[in-house]
Amino acid sequence: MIGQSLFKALADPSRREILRILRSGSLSAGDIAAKFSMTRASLSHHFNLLKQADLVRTERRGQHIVYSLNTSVMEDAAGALMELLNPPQEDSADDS
Amino acid sequence: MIGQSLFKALADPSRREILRILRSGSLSAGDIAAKFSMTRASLSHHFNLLKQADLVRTERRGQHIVYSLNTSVMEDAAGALMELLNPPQEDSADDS
DNA sequence: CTTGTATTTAGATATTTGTCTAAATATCAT
DNA sequence: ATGATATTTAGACAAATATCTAAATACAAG
Repeated sequence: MIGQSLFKALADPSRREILRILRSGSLSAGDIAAKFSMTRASLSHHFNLLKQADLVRTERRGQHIVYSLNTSVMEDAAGALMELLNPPQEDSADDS
Repeated sequence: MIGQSLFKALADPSRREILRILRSGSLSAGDIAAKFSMTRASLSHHFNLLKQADLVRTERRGQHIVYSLNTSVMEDAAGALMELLNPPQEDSADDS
């Protein structure tokens, strides 16, 4: 279900950057953090919002937690935008 | 250029509702306001953000100001999301 | 020019958000 | 169990945001 959390998650530049980074493949929280200047705590906050939107999934591997892109939800998101584009459903009576 | 203002504009439910309404055709600020419970001043604030993101355009008609959807920018937005999906393309993506 | 209608701008305020530091939790290696 | 590393949670705070009321601007019609 495409919801508010999806659009909220996409609204922040840092979170979009995380998504971009994850396109290249799954990465641990630490590896992602190495590419940012903010604290790991702040990053963790962003991870939470991305998870809430179901844009990323996590898997624990030893002491690391690996983040990966949930591509199907990304597709849904693009689809949701496309839907905003389409002309409204007209009530087609099919009368001819 | 797809920018932060675009994602910010899409982050608010009222603004997405405005976009949805405008799919059916251009409407004056007042006509749009009639479909919301918030004040016209608040709506005007949302109009500003949508204009800033270039998602809507305006035309004055007498005492009315008519808003219409800028479909090409909507297409760009959907494209930007799609791009987040694509395999890691060459490293020269500026921030969006 | 004055009055009425449509819309925006200005200023105020409560809520949300992004960030930080410090503390907590989880796992691994001795 | 102890200590080290990885990550998250809790609490605080400044900045951004959505909303409101009141005032300003723009146009049309007498």
